This record gives sequence, structure tokens and C-alpha cells, in this order.
Amino acid sequence: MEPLCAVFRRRLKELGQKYTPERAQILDTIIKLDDIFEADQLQEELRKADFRVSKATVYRTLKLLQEAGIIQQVLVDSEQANYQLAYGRRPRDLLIRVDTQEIISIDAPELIELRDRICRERGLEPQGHRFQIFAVKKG
Amino acid sequence: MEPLCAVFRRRLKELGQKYTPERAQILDTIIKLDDIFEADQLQEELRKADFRVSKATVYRTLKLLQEAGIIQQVLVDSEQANYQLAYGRRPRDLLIRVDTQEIISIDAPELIELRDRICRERGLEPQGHRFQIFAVKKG
DNA sequence: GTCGGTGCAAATGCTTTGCATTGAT
DNA sequence: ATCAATGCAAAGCATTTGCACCGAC
Repeated sequence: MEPLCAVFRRRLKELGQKYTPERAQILDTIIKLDDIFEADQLQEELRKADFRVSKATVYRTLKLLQEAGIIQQVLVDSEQANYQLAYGRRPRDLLIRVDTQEIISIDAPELIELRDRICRERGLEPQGHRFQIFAVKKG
Repeated sequence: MEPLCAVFRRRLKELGQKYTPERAQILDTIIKLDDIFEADQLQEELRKADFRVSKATVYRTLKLLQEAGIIQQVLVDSEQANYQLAYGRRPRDLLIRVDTQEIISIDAPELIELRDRICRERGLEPQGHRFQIFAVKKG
């Protein structure tokens, strides 16, 4: 698959915007993270790699990446936004362990089928979804 | 079914808390609304019925109602929290029209079955879920 | 050389909290 | 009478924005 940085670069060019080191580093760090993250956590990872990027730039770049369809927001609680890579992937469904706070990505193609059927029955076209299951250990 | 105000009253008593007019009016207004709402909107509805309740009390009561299991948060976007009645109801799944911003409650028992199966396969016990489908009109 | 990008600090908007007063029990 | 609840205004937090300087193209 085409590397994400190339996708990003192309989208930026289309919009007459620039591919800056900050933007490159942010995307790179997100790819390395390969997990759900929040803005703070991303900035922390950047710092670990000795990249100083301001919060403002982090947020501005997250918005750009969303608009480019490279990442998407995941709403887990109402405290703050979480994000995850989205480009070229099936949206990830989440299994949230209420007892341990653990967030497990699951892949449930049947959910997608069901989603598509529900839309079809109503003459609608699915554009995306958010499926989160909250569970605890049995017993 | 037992009226919700009775459930609320009982929970409050259990916690050594009081059943005040403000709390009664807030719950009543939520029941009349019978829809997804945000804090602002709830306060507006209260005002229409000539009930003056402060934002602080609105938020404090929403939290109480959540703890009592009478309402639950619905995360639709990251801007602000939405709420809906939850007590004694199957959690409502949402079909969100991206083109019109309309939010449609759907009832999809198959989603629940699927959810339960996914949990069972992992030795977990489902406690709740959040299913939101984003769609646009076909064509 | 031009715009657009960045960092900083200030502003925003939702939600929460401290405190003095009011009111349910 | 007591102890919790209310309203108000201030505080908190995540996120956004204005502005002067900087740098990708």
C-alpha cells in the first residue's frame, strides 16, 4: 500500500498547504504508536523522540489528518477525544473492559454486514460507524 | 412499570439525599422530551415551563440520574455530552444522518445478540454498548 | 520573496466547584 | 434544627485562536 506520508503529502498539496517537519513527525509518531491515543499522549511520544511540537500544532495537525481521512476520532468517554489510524483500514470496533480500563480492538465483519443491511432497509448509504462494547470478566 | 420518579426518589433515599423540586422538574422534563438532549437544551425546556434551574444544578442532577441508571450519556461528537433515558429500556442504537444531522433511534436486537456472542467467546460479560451508524441518503 | 506554519499566551466553551444562603426532612 | 441543595461566580480542562516571527516552496 502507498505509504501514509505520501497520502498526506498529496492531500496537503491539493489544499495548497505545506508538508512541514512537524506534520511529518506527528504522522510518523502516530504510525509507530499503532494504537488509540489522545493528544497529550501523542505529544509525550513526540517528546520522547526529542521532537518539540506545541499543543497548538498537535491539535491543528490532528484536525488536518482527520480531514484527510488518515485518522479518525474515537469517542470513548466524554472527557477528551481519542484518535486512531483509519486510512485504508476497516473501522475498528472496540471492546472496553470496564474493570481494567483496557481497550481491545476487535474485528467483527458481521457487525459491518448488519450495519449495511440496516442502512439498505432505509435507503441509506453507510459512511462509517462506531461500535463499542463495554464488558467485564465473567464470574 | 414503576414510575421513574419513584425509582429516583428511592435511589436518593438510599444515598441519604433529598428529592427536591429542581430534581423532580428536571427528571420530568427529560421524560417529556423523550429524545436525546444536551444540558443546554434541557435547561431551555425547563425555562419554557417556567422552571428556573441553574446550570450547576442541571449538571449535578444529570450526574445523579446517571448514577441512578435512569439516564445515560450518548457520545455523538466530541463537542459536548448528550444524554438519553436508559432505565428499563434496551440501549438505543443510533443512525446518524451525516447529511441532515438527524439522529434516528433504531432498535436492532441482532446487534445485541452479536454483542453477547462476541463477549461470550472471550469469557466476558456484556455490560452495555454504544452502536452508532453514520449514513447519508443513497444516490 | 510569499504565504502558510509555528509557538506562545490568551480566549473559548463545556463542565465542575467553593461558598454563602435556602430549604427538605 | 440539621444537613444537604441551590445559585452564583470563579475555577478547571481540553481545545481553539490571534499574533509576531519563522521557514517551506
